[in-house]
Amino acid sequence: MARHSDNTRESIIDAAEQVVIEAGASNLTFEAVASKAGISRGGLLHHFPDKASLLKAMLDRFKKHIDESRTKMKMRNETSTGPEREAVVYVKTCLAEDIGKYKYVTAAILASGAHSPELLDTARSRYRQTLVDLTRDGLSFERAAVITLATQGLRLMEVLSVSPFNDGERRKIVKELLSLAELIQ
Amino acid sequence: MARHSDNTRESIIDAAEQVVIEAGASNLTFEAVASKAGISRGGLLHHFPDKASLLKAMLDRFKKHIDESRTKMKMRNETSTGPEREAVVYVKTCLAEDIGKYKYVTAAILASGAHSPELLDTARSRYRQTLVDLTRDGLSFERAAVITLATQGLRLMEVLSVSPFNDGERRKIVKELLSLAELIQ
DNA sequence: GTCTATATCAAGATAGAC
DNA sequence: GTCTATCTTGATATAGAC
Repeated sequence: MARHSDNTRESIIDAAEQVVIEAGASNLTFEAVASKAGISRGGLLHHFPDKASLLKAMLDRFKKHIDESRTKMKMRNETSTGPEREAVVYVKTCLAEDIGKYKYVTAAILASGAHSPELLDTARSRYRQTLVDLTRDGLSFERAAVITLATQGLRLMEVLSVSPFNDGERRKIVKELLSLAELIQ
Repeated sequence: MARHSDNTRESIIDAAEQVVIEAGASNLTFEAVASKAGISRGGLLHHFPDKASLLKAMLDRFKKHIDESRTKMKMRNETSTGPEREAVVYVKTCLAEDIGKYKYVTAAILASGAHSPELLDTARSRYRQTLVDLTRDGLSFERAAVITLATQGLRLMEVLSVSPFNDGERRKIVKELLSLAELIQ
């Protein structure tokens, strides 16, 4: 169903993610992306006429991935017996160990946040919606806020490469957040 | 006791903070800082030969401010009756409402993190030390981690302008974190 | 210690050929 | 839809006069 141009678009986004992973968010340039994608700058600019449009495409694909992960996780859990809270799904999808490359996408968005602040507006409203979902699911505002803040805190620290935690400590933290999510206070 | 050159240095750092506050981290350029400080680029470069040295000076002054705030707060609390935990001091100093301009210093450091990754090493080790201090003070690792992660999460979201909380909600959150800090689990 | 002038470089973006 | 070539801008950094 995908037209050829869609494939090119996707492969450009793949290349952009690769650049950020390998060279860092500050090296996400048209030159680097075009080179990685095997096309010229001119060809790249036909698909993404400016940098904001490329960043937006990267962010959109990231959001799509997260939303699909949540949908899948909720569907799996509808057949299980235990209560599966919104907060559990939230923590699990945000801190999934296979989130890999998307970590760097976030870094790229943040690094250019000053140039394209409208991209951050989306993040803010999605976060607000998360709080609504969690409190509607039975958590107090304070509990929901602490869980989501700690989750985003760990995610941001990892994105910014300032997390001091090793794998074992990280697992302990995720476990603690999940137990906070499962207990109705 | 301060030589004249020290005063110039300080006034340049003042100017750099002002630039970030007024124009954003991505506009922290030599041109803008020199202009704000009322000197030429050449004069500025005599004191800070490259951008990393300016960023380091900004970060050092921020760390000094935080350390002094904590020392003062601990001294005040030595005469009070209630237990004053490390974690309480940590939350209060990190989320103090008068942290004002230093919020933007953090944004500047993060925005140029890719250019000067060694600045982030300092942040990571300071964070690690905080965890040691908190657990030595009686908190479990999990509790200490959740408190510091939520604290840094809120701080980072505010620095990156993606926090969705209003003042009242923020106060509720700080209160919740302080109560988590005061209870030994 | 501060200045002007300039070198250097890389980025985003445009124009037009194929 | 992809290419080459070029424009413009803005940033770091250097050199040397005052």
